[in-house]
Amino acid sequence: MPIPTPAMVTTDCAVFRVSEHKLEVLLIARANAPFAGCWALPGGFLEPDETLAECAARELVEETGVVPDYLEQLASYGDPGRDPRGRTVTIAYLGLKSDTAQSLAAADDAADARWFAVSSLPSLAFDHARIIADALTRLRAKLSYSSIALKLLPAEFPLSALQNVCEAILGHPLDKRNFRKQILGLGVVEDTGRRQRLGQHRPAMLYRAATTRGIQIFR
Amino acid sequence: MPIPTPAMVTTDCAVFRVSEHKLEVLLIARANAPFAGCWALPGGFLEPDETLAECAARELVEETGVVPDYLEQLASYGDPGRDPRGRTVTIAYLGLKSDTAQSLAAADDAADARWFAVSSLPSLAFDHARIIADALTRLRAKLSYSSIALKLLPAEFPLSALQNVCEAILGHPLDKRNFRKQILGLGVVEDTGRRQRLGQHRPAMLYRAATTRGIQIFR
DNA sequence: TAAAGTAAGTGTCGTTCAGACACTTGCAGG
DNA sequence: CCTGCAAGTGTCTGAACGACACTTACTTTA
Repeated sequence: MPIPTPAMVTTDCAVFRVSEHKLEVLLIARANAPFAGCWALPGGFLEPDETLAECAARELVEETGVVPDYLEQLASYGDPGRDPRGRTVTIAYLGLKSDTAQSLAAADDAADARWFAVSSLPSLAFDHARIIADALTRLRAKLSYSSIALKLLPAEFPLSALQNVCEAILGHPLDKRNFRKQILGLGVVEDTGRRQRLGQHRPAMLYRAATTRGIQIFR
Repeated sequence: MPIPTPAMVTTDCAVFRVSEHKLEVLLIARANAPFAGCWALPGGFLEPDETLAECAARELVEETGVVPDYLEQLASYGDPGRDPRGRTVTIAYLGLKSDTAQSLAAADDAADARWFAVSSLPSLAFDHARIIADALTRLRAKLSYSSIALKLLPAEFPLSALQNVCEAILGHPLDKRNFRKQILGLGVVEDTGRRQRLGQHRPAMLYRAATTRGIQIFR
């Protein structure tokens, strides 16, 4: 048996949020080589005693201060030459952050951390543009057969907010009546009995996820 | 920046075929420690200048002689302690082999290679039982929104063979008329104009995939 | 206190898709 | 020519999907 070549294992997180009707992804400005100063997904090297998911969550918090509301494994990327430092394999995660104001704290390996609209991304380090594209494909697909969109909302929300999130992810408007009919028919949200008074118009009924913890898959 | 800990990166393949109405997965008997003599997925260490997919295909051929007709990345598994030799991360692949008789050639790191019905698997090395379960979930899901089932069939096949494949994967019978109506409506297969005479009954029309190369995704 | 502005909320109809269901056709072997 | 066997074919019913417009409840301003 030949001696196996070790590789460096990293994780990267593509964390999305919806802010003001736009889908955004969280990026850091790299402090160190390679790609110093370049924008990249938050991520870093796997440590000895953590799982892959723990690594992804840890690096994300260290570099951005953002604690994700949802995290799932996306895919792995390990083409030779993807990292000028040597052979690396990254396990990419798809993360979601609910839309509540939160400050960003760039730290560690990051010089800066910012949310970028996915419709106007800067050029990115490594193969991170590809990873974001794959994450978007996954997110859009999963929207139609799971309750994943709820992870982009606070605990209680009006149905119009859920519709906004879906529209921002899909990139096109949805019919309000059909949307409500469908969502309520699925039973993934339940009425809180409370209303939200906000602005100079009719108050909206607040809903919550029918099941806390995790997401539901339909079909 | 702390010095990153290297890990060993491996790939493993869960390759399925349908044989005599049963869904089977390809396993090897491990020749070496750890888990020597135990059944496991074919796989091995990543080499310096190959992609992850190349590694998966290479190890599969080396250990079993099987050349897959389809290979896609499934997921990565890297819990600390999953391998007694030290920290390893494995990138698992889902493979399919079309149902044409082919000899198995155990070699390399494998003492033996055999197809096992997924309904009666032996106990497995590492976390490979989990990987197979995840691969099955993916395969069953993908059956309903892609043309993946065609990769389990030879180039030309009667519709009844396609139905058999789907039934074997799903584990329950399908209605013949509804099945044909749906498949033909999708346009993923086309008539070859030829018939297959086989046994003492009416010859079946042969079909082929409408697109060679890759699989089609619907919806 | 009335009018204007704004987002919330609500129902029907036509089309399409999914699922249940049984008989006829074409060939081989006896 | 009769039997056995898999191939092949159509209809109907209920459910889901998509198009489509007005009323309600509240705030602000005149």
